[in-house]
Amino acid sequence: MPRQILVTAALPYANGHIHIGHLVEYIQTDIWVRFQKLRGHRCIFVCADDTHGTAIMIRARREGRSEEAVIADMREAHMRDFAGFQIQFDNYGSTNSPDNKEACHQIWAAITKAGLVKTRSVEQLFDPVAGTFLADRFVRGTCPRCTAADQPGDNCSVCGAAYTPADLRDPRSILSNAVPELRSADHLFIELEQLRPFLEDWSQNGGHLQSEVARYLKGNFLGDPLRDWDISRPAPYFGFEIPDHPGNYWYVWFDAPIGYIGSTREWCRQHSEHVEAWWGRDSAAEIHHFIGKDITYFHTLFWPGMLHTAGLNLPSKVHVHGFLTVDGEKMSKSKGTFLMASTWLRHLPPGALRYYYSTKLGPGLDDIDLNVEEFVARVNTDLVNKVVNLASRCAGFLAGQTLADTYPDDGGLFAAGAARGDAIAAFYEDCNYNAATREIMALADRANKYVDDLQPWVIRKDPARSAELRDVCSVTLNLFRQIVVYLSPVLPGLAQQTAELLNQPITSWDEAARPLTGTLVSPFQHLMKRLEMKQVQAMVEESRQENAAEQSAAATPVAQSATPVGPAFHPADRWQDAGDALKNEPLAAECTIDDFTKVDLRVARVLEANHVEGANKLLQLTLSLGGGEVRNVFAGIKAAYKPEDLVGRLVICVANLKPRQMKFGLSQGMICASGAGGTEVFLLSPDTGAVPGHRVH
RNA sequence: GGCGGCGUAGCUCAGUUGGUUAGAGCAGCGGAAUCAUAAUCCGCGUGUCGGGGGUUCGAUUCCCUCCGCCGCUACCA
Repeated sequence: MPRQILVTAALPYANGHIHIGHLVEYIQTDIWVRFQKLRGHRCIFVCADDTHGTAIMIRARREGRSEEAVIADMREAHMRDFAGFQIQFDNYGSTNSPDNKEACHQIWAAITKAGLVKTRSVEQLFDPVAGTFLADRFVRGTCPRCTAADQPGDNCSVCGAAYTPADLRDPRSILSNAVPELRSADHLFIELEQLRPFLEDWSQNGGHLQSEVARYLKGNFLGDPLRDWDISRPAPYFGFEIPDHPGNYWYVWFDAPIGYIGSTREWCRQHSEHVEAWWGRDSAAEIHHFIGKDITYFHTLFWPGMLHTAGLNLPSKVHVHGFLTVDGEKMSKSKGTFLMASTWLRHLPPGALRYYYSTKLGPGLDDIDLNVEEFVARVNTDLVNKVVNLASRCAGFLAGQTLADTYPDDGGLFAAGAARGDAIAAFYEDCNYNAATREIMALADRANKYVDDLQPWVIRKDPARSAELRDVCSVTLNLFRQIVVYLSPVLPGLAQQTAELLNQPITSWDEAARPLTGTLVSPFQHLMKRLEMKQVQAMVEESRQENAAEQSAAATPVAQSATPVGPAFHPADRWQDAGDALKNEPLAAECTIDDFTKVDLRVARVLEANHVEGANKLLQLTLSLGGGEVRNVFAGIKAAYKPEDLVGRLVICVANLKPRQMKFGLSQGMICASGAGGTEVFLLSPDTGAVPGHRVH
């Protein structure tokens, strides 16, 4: 009995490009959808750009164009990136669409009618120049507790104090640099607490949520009265105006999930279907949302609450996944691991990432790690060495001929593989791709062993055994194809190439249980190239440079392009320091005190300084940390300092740096200096009183 | 501070509804093979299942506690 399944992935925000962290979700979801379709179910996959909110409004102002122009460009970029990674949506809409607006109106009417909406006055900082209320992150000022300057509006990054933007001393709007005013405005709230009985039941029963998620809600939200949800913003705001409250707009998180319905409506119009067949309360459709754990709250409390109140179909399951780390760390712009989808596609094939993610993804919300060395090894070993190798080993012997007319005796191998089909399908269904790929690779191992045992390369030498050769190759190619059927949700490209090789498309999961006979075998072409570490390194390097360029561009303050309004005098103006140095070398990513502590900086005295024979830039220094502890250091300061001027002076050195073998000898540290290099090098010195061995804190 | 999660072989992770010798892949070592994109096949793991305590005939699996790591949260979530 075919199921009717509506699948969604979270709507990417129109303020940024798709990166490999986003792709965890889109790949996970796309695989699930392709799997369902392959199984013969009726399944549609809808998504859309999330387009509303303050951030888009600000961006449009900064770029001096309309919000519509900003989101149109980004939508195009998103769709291009998704297509590049073989993410196949049935419809890709926008939350800023007539269909979505209509859906918002419909749900709003129901929520209002149910008596869930109330009005309350909210005090908030207002930017009189930009003419807009300011979300916390758009205000900066001096921390009221520790007086650190230029802190964000919600908490202090120096002392950790939490406060409201109104508590800041000397607050500034980052939009216009104006001094914000405290103003009040009426906001609309949804009284979620009224839905408590429903939410407790829905979230805890019926298996709609992973057990961790159900527990999380129970412990974090359902234990206390549910807070009212502020869902309106006063003008100006880029979004939909609330029909019965002119001058107020729905908060972006109100209309974003409704975008799932809006996108479905679009699809329905294009396919002459009724949206009620999917979202109506009596619909037989299952609804599956795939989201990241950061937006669990919206999808497991607000969203079902809204649907319930509006009398619509509820999610069958919300699949929550974890975040992506790269080499065990958060993706980092400065390290180049904050990889954009488009950057990836310039260097590496999409299938490699799809497959690697599959080997890491399980049904839980654990973060997954992209370890680049493992990535290269895994993809090469599994896909090239094992799977594709099967075709590569045998297709050549049979090119231009046909597969055996009846499937030969293979000792039960194909049947055994077919028998694993249900188990593999269950893993896919449960989003346990990691287990699915493991299972599939075991089939590839067995198939390779079959080839080793039967030795077609020996059989080929005897013309009398040509029928036997054809049988062995037919078996191997069928085992290969069976594996490809199982992998096809992950690797649609490989499925397509295999269809061309064996002249038979792969359209159904059941084909893994039916050996192919009698079809022509096309001349073999490589189905996949091995990855090289070089490619990954080049990609990371390009990404690092892109981000550095972007950051120095972004370092230009908003205030410069917005109307400059601010104090006539700023303390920094007294010295007239230009911003070039900072611009040329933007600030590195934030580090913790622990990171800083790892670097052991010490005061050292230069005992000796010498030219290095054959070196253009280096001086060789002998540093003393006191008490007879000396270090040999090569420093690139020859153009800026004469050796004789250095001897005797104090410098700051990195004393615990891993020694490095250089062309001219072993360098056991670095000395600290600022400047662009060349003749512009300025050594750091401690003030009078410091002695060699002092640690710099 | 609160809540949650994690800590299993060099690496990435399975697993155990408590029960005979705790698993896989990768890496490593030895051998075979040479059809195949330096790919394949066979053999090789004495790991305190983070430390300690408890419950039990028996715990890596349940409970408590400690250590370490991480995430979320700390009034517009």
